[in-house]
Amino acid sequence: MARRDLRKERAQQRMAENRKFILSAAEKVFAKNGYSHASVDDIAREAQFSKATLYRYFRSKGEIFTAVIMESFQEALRGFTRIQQKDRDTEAKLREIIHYTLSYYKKKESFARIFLMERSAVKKALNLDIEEHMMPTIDKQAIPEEFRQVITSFQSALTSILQEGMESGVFRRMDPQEAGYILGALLRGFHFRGFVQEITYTVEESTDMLHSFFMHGIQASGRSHEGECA
Amino acid sequence: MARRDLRKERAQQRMAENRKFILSAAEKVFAKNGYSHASVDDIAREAQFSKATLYRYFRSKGEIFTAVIMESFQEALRGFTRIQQKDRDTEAKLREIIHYTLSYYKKKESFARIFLMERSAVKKALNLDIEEHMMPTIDKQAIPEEFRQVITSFQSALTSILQEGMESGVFRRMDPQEAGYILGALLRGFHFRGFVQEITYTVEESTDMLHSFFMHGIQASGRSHEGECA
Amino acid sequence: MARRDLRKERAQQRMAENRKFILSAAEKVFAKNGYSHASVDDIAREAQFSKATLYRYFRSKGEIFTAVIMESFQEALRGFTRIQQKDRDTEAKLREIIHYTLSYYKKKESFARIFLMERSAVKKALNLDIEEHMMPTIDKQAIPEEFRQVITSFQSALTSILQEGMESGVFRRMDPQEAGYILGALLRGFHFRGFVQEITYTVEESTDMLHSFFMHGIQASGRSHEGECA
Amino acid sequence: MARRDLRKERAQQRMAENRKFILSAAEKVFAKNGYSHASVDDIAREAQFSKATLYRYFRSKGEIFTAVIMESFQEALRGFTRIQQKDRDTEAKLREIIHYTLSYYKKKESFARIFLMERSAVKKALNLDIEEHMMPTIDKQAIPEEFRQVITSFQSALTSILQEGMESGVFRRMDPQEAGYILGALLRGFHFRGFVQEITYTVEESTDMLHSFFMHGIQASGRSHEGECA
DNA sequence: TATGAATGAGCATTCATTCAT
DNA sequence: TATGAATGAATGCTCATTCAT
Repeated sequence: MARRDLRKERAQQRMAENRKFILSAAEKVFAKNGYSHASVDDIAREAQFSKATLYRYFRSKGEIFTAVIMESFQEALRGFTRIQQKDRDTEAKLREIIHYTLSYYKKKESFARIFLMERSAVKKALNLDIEEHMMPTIDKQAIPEEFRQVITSFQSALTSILQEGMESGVFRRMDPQEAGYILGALLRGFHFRGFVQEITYTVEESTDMLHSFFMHGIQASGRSHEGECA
Repeated sequence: MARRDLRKERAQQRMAENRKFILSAAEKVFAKNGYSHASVDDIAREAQFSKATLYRYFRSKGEIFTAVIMESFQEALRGFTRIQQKDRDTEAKLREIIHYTLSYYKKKESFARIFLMERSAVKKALNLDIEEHMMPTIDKQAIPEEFRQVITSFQSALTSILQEGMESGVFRRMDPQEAGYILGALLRGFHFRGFVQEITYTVEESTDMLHSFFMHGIQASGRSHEGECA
Repeated sequence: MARRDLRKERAQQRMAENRKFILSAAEKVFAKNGYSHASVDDIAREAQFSKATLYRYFRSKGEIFTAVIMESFQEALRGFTRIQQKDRDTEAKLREIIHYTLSYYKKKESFARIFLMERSAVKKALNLDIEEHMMPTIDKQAIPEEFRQVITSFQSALTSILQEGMESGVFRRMDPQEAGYILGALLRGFHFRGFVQEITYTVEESTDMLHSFFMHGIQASGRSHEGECA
Repeated sequence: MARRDLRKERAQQRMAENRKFILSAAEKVFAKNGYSHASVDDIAREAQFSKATLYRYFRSKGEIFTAVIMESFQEALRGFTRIQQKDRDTEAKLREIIHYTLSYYKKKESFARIFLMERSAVKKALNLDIEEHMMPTIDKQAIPEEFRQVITSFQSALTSILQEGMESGVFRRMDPQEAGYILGALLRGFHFRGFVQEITYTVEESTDMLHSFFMHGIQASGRSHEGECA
């Protein structure tokens, strides 16, 4: 029956919306308090749902967190891929990648920070491995693999741009993975400044600095690096 | 009375020792569990003191943490200064600084991570009511300011080496603060990889990569960078 | 130092008292609400301690329950043994055993009921076996064995009296274990009447009925049972 | 309109069926988990109905439980009456009653246990507000009274057999109610063993033991009991 | 001084029940 | 009628901190 279908559809639609809403509430709370200090109560309050309702949408606090991260990762990944596929010269793409990443970090601010940092708690939440915590009967399923995939996609997006540049002679020849690692480190390092740092650059400034610096470091010798002229 | 003084002195000595001992215990625990997941009970157990006793030496969990960090920072700062004052050529010093920092990060591993990251919890810990308290060996001054100082010292140590290099012509001329910032970012970024990262380099490898890369990026044009040859 | 010792002793004394007090509070609550419906909060309230304090004395709700039961069992066992060792004729001892058991059941009323009944929950609490519940990481230690011992002691106390009677010719010869089982069943059955039963006999009446009935059933044929005389 | 009636009838029929189905699902779940540990969700899942639907058929979890028990009791009662009305000698009937009861207990295992035992929870369930509700096939009368009736019927079935035996001289003369009470106790006691008991007899063995023992205890003196012969 | 004991506030999670469609 | 969604009230358990000795 069409009517039935429509109703169901609408219901599903609404659930999806609620889910999104809960996630965005959760993101706010996690961003503000970190993982361990964010209580499900807080999230529920922010989402204006009852705590019990959250548990209809997610099986645990950890799952909420996982979902928040995944959502955000995938968004970033989409951006990355979009840039990578553009029809522009490599250096411009590189610049865009840098700018995009820094903007993304800025947008997700403390949130990315949590992810990078509250190690044991997050690992536990993500079900990755165990270290010195108990974790008795948890299904070691699905999710971690998904994560690994996204991360890998990130890296390969980066690497492929760098490789492209090396092939076209814009970048000097070096292990592209190593180069990718260095670029990644620069990006991370630019954003995560510890909380006492007082110098602050805008995203634009940072992009310029980082890009210029990275270019000088990787520029092919033919294009004036290690200037063995005449 | 001299006898009285001696007794007092001995008592103070013992307190200072206990304090140190507690801090080293706390460092272990914080390193293993992160800030929020480390319980005062754990620390007390590790230090083989009663929980209540810890509260005689420190006013709160946050303060213990703060102290642990300060201790560690100062140690690092000493190392930095030592290197900076050595009588060697700038490039060697640079390399040493890089190596030292990466080693330090590695040694303090997750611990530095926490400090850099578990924002809300840590900030809360640091902004804690800091007034007078019984500890004789610690100046009753507000700690956060001290932190800022240490950080600043770090930066200026770095900057001064870079400046030295620029002046001696080893490095290309640029804003030394900017250069310091970039070096800092590289160092941070090299160490704090997300937890899904699979590539791992040893400290030696990292030092080489980082140093070489940084050099290529900053080398003075005369010394072959931006090869504007005759 | 004597002073130290005394202080310690007093402290231990007080802890033991508190423990007892908590247990008696717990017994009340368990008796009123059964195991699953008794909340640790209830017990804490009854004991006029904070919930957290209960957790200083016992590791879990289950452990509290276990302790309550053990305490009570051991008390009963002491009574049993006392009777068994009396220097009286077997029939009188039997009567006393019956009376004692019924009184004990009455005193521990609903409490024994819980123990006998709220199977899965209690089993879980006692750590016995698992049936269809999860129970992830629990140390399957100590306690169950202790229980088994007490139960066994009960049974052997009964059996030994019956055997004694058979040997002295007061009871007819039969498998003493079987006889013990039947007596046990009668005792249990007399007490656990379901909650709709309206007829109620006093302990004295019950003792008389049960004893007389059991005697008639077990009396040795020589002493007029199966009186095929002539 | 006849058509209307038919429709209504069919609807009622279907509701009655659903009701039965839900009850049998509930019985399974209660048997497995006990009363308090059985969740309405579990029952709904087992019955393949939505939780809300259950609440259209029953006003509460307690009412479901009540109904399950009633259903089961009435079934047992039918069995009892059937045996009682058979045209066989009293001793054979007695044996059958015993066997039937033990089998029934076994079949309803933990379920009967719950009913007999999980006091507070069950009592609460039974004293529940019982007023009018939509179920057409159940008399709107207070259920507890009904319970009492069923129990009474049980007892009178037993008593009447015993009385019959006394009159025919197979059993010794005694208060038939008392005798019934004792038999009941034996039956209950035989089935509801504490959970630590290790000896287990089959239904057949139990029947033999119990019957033989009960007979020896109640047999009329003429038929060799209390054999004070000439 | 050192500590064992005590606790208030909190936390993740569950569940019987209601409600809107 | 049937149901998916929503929730208030609990529940077992933990932990930073205080207090009495």
